Amino acid sequence: MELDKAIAALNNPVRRNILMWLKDRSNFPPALPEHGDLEGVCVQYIREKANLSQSTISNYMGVLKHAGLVASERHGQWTFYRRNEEAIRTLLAAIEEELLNS
Amino acid sequence: MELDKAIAALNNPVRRNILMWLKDRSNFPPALPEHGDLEGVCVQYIREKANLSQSTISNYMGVLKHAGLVASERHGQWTFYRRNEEAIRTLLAAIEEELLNS
DNA sequence: TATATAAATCGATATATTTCGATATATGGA
DNA sequence: TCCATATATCGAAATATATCGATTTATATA
Repeated sequence: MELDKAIAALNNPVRRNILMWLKDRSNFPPALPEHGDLEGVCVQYIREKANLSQSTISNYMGVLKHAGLVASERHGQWTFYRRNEEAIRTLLAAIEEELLNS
Repeated sequence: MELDKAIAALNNPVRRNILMWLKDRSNFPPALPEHGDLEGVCVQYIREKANLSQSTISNYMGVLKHAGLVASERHGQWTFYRRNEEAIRTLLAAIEEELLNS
């Protein structure tokens, strides 16, 4: 957990929104039938919700992924992104530790 | 509490260090006798600890102050900065809420 | 194999941030 | 009042970030 990179990833309202949206699959259109059993949301759906270009969203997902805050899984042409809950909790704990303790 | 501004303020390792240092007055040289009863640390001491220019530190303290994370009090030629513990706790709660809940 | 679609990468421009030195503004003291 | 010191502000250069459209890459399918 590189705090620096994670905080930088959070330092953008759209990326924070994406993390929030990903808490609940129902923020996005229903999964295709053949993807029903997969976790995560494809870039296209995130793009539509954020209303930014495909390249921007791909970039943002890369930033979130390099920060460890999301994980991705490729299935066919699609990349499905989902929150990394453990990393998010670890980050919160680290920020709290740094800001409050010792 | 403007989350955006507060996260931006945290998105710099020196500013985060300053917030950490300010947790404990003993991270800085002792206060002058005539300042013994004042809370906070003057810009000069913070500057020495951070080893950056005076203008940079003055700027950083302004960023932290506009984000609400520190408060300042002028006494004579000196401005004493101290943590705003309540605002820091509020910020942590807001980040946690945004990242984890609902 | 040719084509369509999803996602990633590239290159560019506009804007923001970091950091500095120089200057301006308080304030306190000789 | 004049000077020294603490801080704030200004203007600039270097670097980083946001965001785009175009291109490339991977995959699926006709």
